[in-house]
Amino acid sequence: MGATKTDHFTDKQNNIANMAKAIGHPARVAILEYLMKVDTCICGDIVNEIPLAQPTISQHLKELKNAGIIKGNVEGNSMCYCIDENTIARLQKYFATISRKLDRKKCC
Amino acid sequence: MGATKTDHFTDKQNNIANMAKAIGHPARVAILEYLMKVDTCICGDIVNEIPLAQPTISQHLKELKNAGIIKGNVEGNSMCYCIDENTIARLQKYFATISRKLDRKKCC
DNA sequence: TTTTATTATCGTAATATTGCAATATTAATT
DNA sequence: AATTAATATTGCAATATTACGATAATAAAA
Repeated sequence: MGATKTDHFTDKQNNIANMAKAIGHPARVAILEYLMKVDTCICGDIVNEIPLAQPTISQHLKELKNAGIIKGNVEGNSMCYCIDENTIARLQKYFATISRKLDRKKCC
Repeated sequence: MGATKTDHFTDKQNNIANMAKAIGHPARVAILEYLMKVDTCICGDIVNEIPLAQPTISQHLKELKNAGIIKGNVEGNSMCYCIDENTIARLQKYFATISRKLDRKKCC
């Protein structure tokens, strides 16, 4: 035990969970907000912005990328990361749909 | 090590992360979608709907409740859980804000 | 009051995540 | 080619999560 039983759930459910999980860490939220703040697609100065060691940040970036939250482009010897708008839009729509459906119901 | 360094981040960042983390598991997404589907606030038949043991589901419900995603009301000897619209609305707005800001930028 | 139904908690094993130092990799620069 | 700069990977220790059996707690029903 200890491992998530992903096979019991639909692909869509697993996908939503994966995206949410990636955002489910304050460092990754901070990365997301930094990428949103800077006007240009930013590279390694995320390390200077966030008080965690470089390997830790690299790992967080990897998880965000694996979940499709951000994209990464090689730019010379540095990396250019940026938010994937499509994924954010998908999450936004998901929660919008829930909100809409809840409006029609009386809750406890 | 191993513990998340929440003190390095803002309350808002930690809060967004906590909500996202709660949704970051397929069983909890399935619970959310079930609560959304049934017309009335549903109680213990979540256990019949989701292929996990009762204590596991109770634990997942607790996490969703702690993160403010769902609310729970005692209804006799059973529990009435339902989605907290405010929390969902907050998440929806968060992603909508990101989407809006990204629109004005050229990305990699 | 005993039984039954419903949900929560405890204890525990298996696995995953977080964080970092050390090191590797890669490409530009000298 | 050697150096430098930027990022990724490896290995590992600390901690957290997931899942469930056993059991407790609570309230309705018999």
